[in-house]
Amino acid sequence: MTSPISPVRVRYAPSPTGIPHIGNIRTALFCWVLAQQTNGQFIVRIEDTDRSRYDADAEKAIFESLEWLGLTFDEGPRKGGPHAPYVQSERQQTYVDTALQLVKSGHAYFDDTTPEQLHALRERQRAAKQPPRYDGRGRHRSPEEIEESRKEGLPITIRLRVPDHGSVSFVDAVRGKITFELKELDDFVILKSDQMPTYHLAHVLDDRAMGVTHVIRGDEWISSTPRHLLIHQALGIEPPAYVHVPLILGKDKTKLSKRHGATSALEYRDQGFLVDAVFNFICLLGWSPGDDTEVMTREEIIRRFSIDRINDSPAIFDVEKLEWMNGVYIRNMDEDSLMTELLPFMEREEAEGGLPDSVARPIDRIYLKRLLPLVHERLKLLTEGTETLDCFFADNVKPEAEDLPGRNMDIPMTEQALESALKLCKSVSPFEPEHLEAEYRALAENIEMKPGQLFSPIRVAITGKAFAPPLFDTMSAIGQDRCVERLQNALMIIGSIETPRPD
RNA sequence: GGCCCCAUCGUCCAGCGGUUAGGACGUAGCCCUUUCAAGGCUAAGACUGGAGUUCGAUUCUCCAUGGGGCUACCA
Repeated sequence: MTSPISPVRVRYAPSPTGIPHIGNIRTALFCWVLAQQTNGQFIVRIEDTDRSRYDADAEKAIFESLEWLGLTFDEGPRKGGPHAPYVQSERQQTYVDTALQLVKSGHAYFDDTTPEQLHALRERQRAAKQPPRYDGRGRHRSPEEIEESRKEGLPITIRLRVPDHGSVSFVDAVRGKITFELKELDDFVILKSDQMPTYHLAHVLDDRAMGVTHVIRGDEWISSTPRHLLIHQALGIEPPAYVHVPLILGKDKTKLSKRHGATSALEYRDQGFLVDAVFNFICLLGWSPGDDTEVMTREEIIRRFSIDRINDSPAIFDVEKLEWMNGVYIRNMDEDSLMTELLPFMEREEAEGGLPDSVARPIDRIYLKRLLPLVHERLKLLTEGTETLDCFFADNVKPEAEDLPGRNMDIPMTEQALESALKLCKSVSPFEPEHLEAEYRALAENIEMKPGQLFSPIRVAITGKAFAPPLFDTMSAIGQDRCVERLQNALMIIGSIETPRPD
């Protein structure tokens, strides 16, 4: 338990330009947890100042991700709040006004350098092995010259006048003091020629206006933090606390991208991961409670979370461990909850990973409930419900001939096992697991086979696969008639390889 | 190239001057067992390198190396 801290106001400020990936969503999660812990507010703000890259689907995915993970927000789009609007494109006037004000106060200036000129400048610098950097030429443009350019329809931006000397530093909550030399910075754009602000200006203003106390964001923002500090200075305001969290990398240690497979939280949902497992797992990427506890409830995470236990170094996303954790969560679930989680996956269309379309929807809940104890502890993913249970629902099953013989069994032996099994299956009663087991064990002894040898072909015949839940529970659930049919069918299959037809 | 950040088993985390360097996933073996899981036990497996500081460095400092990020009128 960390010492009580005053309520934080934190925000998740995604840009609707792409589906939020795990790393991005983790910062949202940290924010949310901190807000819960301190009884503060979690704010969501859409940073859509780049109109050319706006993607409505991305915006949809942002809210869907938050909703799925249960990251409820106190203020934000669609929800409102005392500082609405929470969409930057709707706050444009503030940015323009402030940029103008900064020009007036001498902290910023108009620049009419065209993109082509900028490009040429960089080319020259590159050729001369100089670092590409804006050379501050706009500082020397007179108001008349700017006005002239404006009349000609040239694009005008506003740039912040960065001091040539000195340095700026800040204390990052996870990394400590970080210092930058001002001579490394050029005069950067704060208002674009389309009258929209850059990220730098917009987020500083909004965070200020919204009373944000802690800016929690990815590592990649460290380099531009001096710019943000400079804007605060120019405005004469105090910066918030900065918390730069390490990146999450893919298996190959590079920034997470599509080629790493699933990168968005939503994809994990669709793959059959439980939200609590994903929540738990993501929290542990870059944070730990300090002891060896790994499986924690949301409440426990909220209780134990603390900024100063956030890691310095980037983490690699390891799906295998997530799968393990998901299995832990599944095993900890009661059967009713498991059924609720499983049903949507099983009732999807066959092509989407559901049970065969021939199985009537809605599927028989009473029957499914009887089946769950057999597969419960075997599941790692919700999507596996279909493959482990389809043999219980399907009318028949089509085992591969080569799967039928068990270890150290030849064809005749397999055939003998199946024949005896079939005979017994027709007559045995009651068709209950304990009774079946007793009878079949006796059978094994009679025909001088090891139980495992006898059971193996039966299992494949009944379920169509070599791996399945305990055999006699399975047979009992499937029912005597279908078992008989399937054993007969298996006998036909094994018979067909024994006497291969010419050609 | 410049600037900034980072560096403990393959991976995720412990460690915050003195430890047989701990746990988890994964891997291997064994046990359990009608298969597969689950469970239990065991094993292999790490302090990037070099200088300092110190009685003593995984831990503090510096350098090197490696990785990452930024270097846009993108965020």
